[in-house]
Amino acid sequence: MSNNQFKKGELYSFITGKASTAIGRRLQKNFKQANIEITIEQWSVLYHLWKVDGMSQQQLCDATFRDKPSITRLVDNLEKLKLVKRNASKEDRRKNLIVLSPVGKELEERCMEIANITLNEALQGVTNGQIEIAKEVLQMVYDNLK
Amino acid sequence: MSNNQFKKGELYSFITGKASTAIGRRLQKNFKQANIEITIEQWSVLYHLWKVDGMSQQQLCDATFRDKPSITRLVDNLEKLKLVKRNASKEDRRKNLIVLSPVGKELEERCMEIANITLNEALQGVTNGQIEIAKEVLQMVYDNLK
DNA sequence: GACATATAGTTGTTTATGCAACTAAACAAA
DNA sequence: TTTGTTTAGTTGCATAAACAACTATATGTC
Repeated sequence: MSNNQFKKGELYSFITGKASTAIGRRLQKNFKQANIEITIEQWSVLYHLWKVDGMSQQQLCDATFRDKPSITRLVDNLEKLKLVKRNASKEDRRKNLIVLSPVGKELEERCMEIANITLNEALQGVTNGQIEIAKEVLQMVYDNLK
Repeated sequence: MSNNQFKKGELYSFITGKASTAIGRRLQKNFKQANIEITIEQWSVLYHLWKVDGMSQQQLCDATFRDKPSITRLVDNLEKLKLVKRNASKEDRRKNLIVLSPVGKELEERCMEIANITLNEALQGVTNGQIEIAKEVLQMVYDNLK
């Protein structure tokens, strides 16, 4: 690959990721309009718990690509909102298993509907083929750097 | 476009933008290794000042896709680091013109070299054609939501 | 000129990230 | 069993983002 493939202006937009910031802001706004008072960061944790309830904090770190302090504090805030609860693991007393409350479980359907709507807004006019390639590139970038 | 084009797992990674986060972290790390003690957010402001010195804070907001309080505080921190200075505009006394200090100017060459190296690390194995399509998709997402 | 409105920037609050230093439990080896 | 190491999670600190409320200057209209 050539060293000169990027003009400076292109470099900037690729690094700063303004598209994902824009999606995040729109999703947040759409949650708010639906009277769902959670942040997109909290959503990204709940998202994984809706798939597999009772994950440990370390598993949430791996799933969400966050470090341990970030997850500690996101779980703190989700607990304050009564959406999850920390249960000490009986097999390994170092572990907290994070379980959804009934209210936390109920949020899934509405949140996922809004997330799908948001994504369709974001991807208007983009073809499936283009999306596939964009996803591949982003995955390769991630793999190159992790 | 179909409403069902995204399986949930794909939706998540597209929204959360882990690739741009990974590039940002790597750039930060590469700055640190080169003993350049600025954050990537500070870099993204300097980047525009290197192109056009003396921009107003509002112009920096538009260029970096940040709101006004964010720019106020980034400029505060850049001033603390003696990399820029706020100069009151003589034509319009509401405006601060942000000008680079000599030290701020000197940083450009080393920073841009590191940014280019980081981007080449990130894009190993990705073809120019794929990059073009990824950039188009990200631009369309941004335009759809702004 | 006086008043309403728009623009530029600041401050306060809450939430989140990155890093380093820390505690506690589990495990492994002697 | 004692010692050392790894793993899980927490806490402190600095930086940053989003949002709302605010001040001050500029501008448009009557």
